[in-house]
Amino acid sequence: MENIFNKYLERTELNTFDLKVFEPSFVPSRMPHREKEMTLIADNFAKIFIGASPKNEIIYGKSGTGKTAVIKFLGRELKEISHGKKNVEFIYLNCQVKDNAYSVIESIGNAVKGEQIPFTGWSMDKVYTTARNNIDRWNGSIIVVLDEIDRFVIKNGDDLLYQIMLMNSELQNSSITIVGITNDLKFSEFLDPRVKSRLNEEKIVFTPYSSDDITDILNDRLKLANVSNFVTEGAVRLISTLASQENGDARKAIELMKTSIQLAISNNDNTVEERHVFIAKNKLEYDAVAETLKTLPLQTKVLVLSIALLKESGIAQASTGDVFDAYRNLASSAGIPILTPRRITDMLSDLDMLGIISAKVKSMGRYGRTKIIELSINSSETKKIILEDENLSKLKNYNYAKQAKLIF
DNA sequence: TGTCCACTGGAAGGGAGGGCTT
DNA sequence: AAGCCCTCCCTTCCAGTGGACA
Repeated sequence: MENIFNKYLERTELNTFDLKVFEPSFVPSRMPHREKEMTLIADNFAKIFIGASPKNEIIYGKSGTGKTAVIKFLGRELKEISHGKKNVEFIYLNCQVKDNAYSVIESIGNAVKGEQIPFTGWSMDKVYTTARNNIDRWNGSIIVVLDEIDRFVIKNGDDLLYQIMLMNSELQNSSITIVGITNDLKFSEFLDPRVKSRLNEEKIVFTPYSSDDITDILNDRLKLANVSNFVTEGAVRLISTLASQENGDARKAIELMKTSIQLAISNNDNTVEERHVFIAKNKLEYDAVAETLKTLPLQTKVLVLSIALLKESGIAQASTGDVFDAYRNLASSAGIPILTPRRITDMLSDLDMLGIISAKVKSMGRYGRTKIIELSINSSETKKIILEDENLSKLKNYNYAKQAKLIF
């Protein structure tokens, strides 16, 4: 039998492809249509070299407008040019990963040489003091990038920003600059006036890319990946159009390009055409939802499942009460503890944020006030993915129709 | 016009699970 | 080993509320 890998090896042109330039972590050295923003930020950072400290900065812009890529690029350049000449640290933190004050201060304190701070266990006081002493002894300039800073502030308040600024004012030999990245234009409204005035930040807005901008970006990457001849113009145009319809998100466009190329390769097709793009788009959308569902905590899975069940039994728009009843039934059938309605309310808000459901508060007058909950994704696929969880094996043979009748 | 329903969402706190210090 | 401290997940308690209905 023919070796399954033969078809790949026979296609010698594939060996010259370099698809890693489509990875989200890839930072290009050329950023089309972001030259102006890049210069603004670079001018600010450059103050380090004349012994001044850069201003704090908040960068606004929708997702996929190049905020993170620009800042990472500048960070790389900054470290490279100051290497061996000046102590400069560039710390990039994503607040979804570093989502509490402890881990942010710990990361900053450990970025420079000094006493190692453990990732948990110490009191906040001790973490703060150790970090401050480390940084001051090190004698240099730190730029801390807090990506998705709005999420952090919503979750924990703005105390962290205050603490970092306080630390900066206590430093004798070093300085800390905060660069916040957010896609929420109203972000600074969340801040305490005390924090806001002290932050005294410079605002930079990244506007969404146009369809033509995205075409340029894609063509740039295609050249880098050495696949320009493999991708048709029509496919590039289609991806650009789709992306500009979705707030000019270049990240999504690049991901869609990668998936389209991979699809054409595995189909053994000679070029990437529009049809590949459409299939790739569906695949990406499905994968994203599936991944989110799979990583939900068990209780939340049961909650989503109960909403899917309601939808399948004809209740596409359910009240919180309906959902709670359905959830209670499912949870007891699954043999897991039943949580309180208050906890369910919070979980519903989280699911709303994730885009899995939409929940709108509605008053029914005499009949109270509730949230109208609607599943935003396909119910049968949702069911399938959630039931893959081994902890819910008892629900595999669950009689949905019977249960639905019981509830109503 | 006031009532009252079915919630919403804030506040406080408990306890488990992680880890450190002494 | 005992004593802290942190976060996460959850409960308990409760004041607040938009609007249909009497």
